[in-house]
Amino acid sequence: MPELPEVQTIAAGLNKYLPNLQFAAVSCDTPKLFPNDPDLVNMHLLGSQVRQVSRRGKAIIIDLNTGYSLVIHLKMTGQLIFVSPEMRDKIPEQMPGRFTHIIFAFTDGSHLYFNDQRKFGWIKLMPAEEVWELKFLKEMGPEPLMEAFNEKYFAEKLKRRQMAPIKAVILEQKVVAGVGNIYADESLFLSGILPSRSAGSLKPKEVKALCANIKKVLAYSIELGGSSRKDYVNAIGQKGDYLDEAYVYGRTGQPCRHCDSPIEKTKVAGRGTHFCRHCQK
DNA sequence: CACTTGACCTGTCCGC
DNA sequence: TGCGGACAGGTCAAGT
Repeated sequence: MPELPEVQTIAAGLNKYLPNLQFAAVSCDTPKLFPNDPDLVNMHLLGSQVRQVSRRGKAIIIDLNTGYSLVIHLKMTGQLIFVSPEMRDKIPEQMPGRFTHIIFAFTDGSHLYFNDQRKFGWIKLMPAEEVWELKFLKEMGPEPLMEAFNEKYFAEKLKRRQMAPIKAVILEQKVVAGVGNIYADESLFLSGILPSRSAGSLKPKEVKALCANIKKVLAYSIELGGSSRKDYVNAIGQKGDYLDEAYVYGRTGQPCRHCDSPIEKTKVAGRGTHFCRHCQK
C-alpha cells in the first residue's frame, strides 16, 4: 500500500494523537506480524507512554518513554488506524475489521488498529538505540525531500547501476528512500524518460530532471494526502487524493495529460509499469 | 558485484 | 453465475 507520501501522512496523523497516551494492552492473532517476546512487551511496552511518531523511508517509528521503540513496516496492504472514543461513531469503517490483526489499547479508552490483508507487514519492539542498527534502516538511502538527495549523489549512484532499468534503480531503497511503484512511474513520466531505459543511458540533464521530479511528485502527493488505490487510508481512516491527479499510474488506455496518446502498461523490474510512448523517450 | 526471479499471503478482478 | 489465472502500492533470499 504505502509509499513515502502515504507513510508520511500516517506518521503525521499518529503524531497528532498518540503522544502521551499510555499503552494498556496489546493483542495479536498472527504472531509473525508482531514477533516480540511477551516478557519484553510486558516490561517495555505495557504501561509506557508514547513520546513521538516519526518516519524514515517507508518505516514508521513510535518512540516510547521506556527507551524502547516500535518499528512498523506496512509493506503492501498494512494500515494503522487510530480510534478514540469520541471518534468511534465517525470513522468510515467498523474497527476492528475483517483484516485487523493487532490491537493496541490505551488507558484513555482509545485504540490503534493494525490491519493487513496480505500479512506482509510487521511491528517490532526494540531498544531505541538498536533501531538504527536494523539492516534495512542502516543501508537506506537519503530521504528524497532532503538536500542529501541531489543530482551529484544520484549521478554517482547511477554509475554503479549501468545495466538495470532506471525504474528498478529508483525503486531501490538503498538508492533513495521511499519511492515505490506509483511515484516511480509518475516521476519518470514527468522527466520524459521511459521506465525501461537502462540507468547508464541517462544523460546528465535527464538525471537532473529525474532527481527534481522525484522530489516534486512526492511533495505534491504529501499535500494531497497520498494515493489511495484500494487499501490506503490515513491514521484516521481517510483516503488520499493523489491518484485523481496522477499522470500515468492507473490510467492505462486513458489519454496522456500532455499529448492525448493512450497511456500504456507493461512490466518493468517485475512491476506493473505505466508510461506514455509519445512523451517518454 | 550486478541483476533477475520467486516467495511471502490473500483478495479481487478479468476473461471465458 | 462460476472458475482459473493474473495481478496488487514492498522487500528479501536465492539464483544466474
